[in-house]
Amino acid sequence: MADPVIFETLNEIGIINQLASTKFRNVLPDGMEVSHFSVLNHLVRLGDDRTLASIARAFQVTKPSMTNTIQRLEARGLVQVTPDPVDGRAKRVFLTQAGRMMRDEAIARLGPAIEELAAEFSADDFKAALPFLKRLRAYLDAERDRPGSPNR
Amino acid sequence: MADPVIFETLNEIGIINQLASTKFRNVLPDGMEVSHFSVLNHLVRLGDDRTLASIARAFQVTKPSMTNTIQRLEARGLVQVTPDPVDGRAKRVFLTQAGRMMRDEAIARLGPAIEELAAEFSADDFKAALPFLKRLRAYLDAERDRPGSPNR
DNA sequence: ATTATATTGTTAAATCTCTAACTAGTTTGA
DNA sequence: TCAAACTAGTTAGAGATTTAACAATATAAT
Repeated sequence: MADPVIFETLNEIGIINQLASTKFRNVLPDGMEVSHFSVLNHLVRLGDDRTLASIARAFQVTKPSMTNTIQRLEARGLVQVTPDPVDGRAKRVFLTQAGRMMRDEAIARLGPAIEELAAEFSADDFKAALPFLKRLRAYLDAERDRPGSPNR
Repeated sequence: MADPVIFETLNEIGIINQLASTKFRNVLPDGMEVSHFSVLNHLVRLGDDRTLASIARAFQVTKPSMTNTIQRLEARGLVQVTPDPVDGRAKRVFLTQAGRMMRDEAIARLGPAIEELAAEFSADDFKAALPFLKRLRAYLDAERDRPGSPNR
């Protein structure tokens, strides 16, 4: 009999993700998705002028998925996409001023929910949990590149 | 500035969920989804003869979502749905023999992947992580029932 | 009893993510 | 140099999940 602890852990993780995403999205501006915010935040923190594929890799989603996300962000004027001057296949993704503002607004709106969380859990609780989660993530990520790894 | 540890943790959880789900699904029989397996497993472990709404609550998904899942399972002959004899609104969900077999087969197929995980991580690693995850899940779950809680 | 409120389950529309398949450039290597 | 193999990005199709809105039944309250 396989360890039920593993199932249980993955199950909890799945539900947490579901609940947190829903809660998150309900707080975000307009029809903004968690994935949209994540990309904006990523570009602010690590710098923009990145290719779609590199962003997809960073979030470990498929390229078609990131194509979708970027197209939505572009349609809202939150990012700007230009051809890569060096690599004819690639595109470069830049933040617009509106994109930066939207990211700031999203963070401001997230504030209260984070406060509540911080009131209920200490930063140490999260810090204590992180190493295991990172290790698990890294393992699954490495695993992924083994068999018929598809369209990334 | 809000604790980035919180963001980081939720981010890791999101990616783990994504990678684990995809890996999971690739191993499951046919076009079986993780959510389908979860419901079958739930019914085997806790007993069938349950209403759709109660199953939806157990997994913390919306009713329409569970309607979809149950309809797919029923279309494959893995569960059987009958009207509730007492409550005219409700339906009762039962496992079929095929459903039980499918659940067993899924678990068998999951085996190797779980083995690998168990080789890389000890059961104690998971046991150590669980309390925090459960607490977090419970908190988010309780939070959910506060504002404009919709269609559950 | 009757009315108001809550619960069960479904349909519809929107969006996400995935896999499969394809186009177009780039690198590698014989 | 040139073909093979790889990488960037898109399109198309399928299924999941959410919110909104409803129909039908049950429960509570007056």
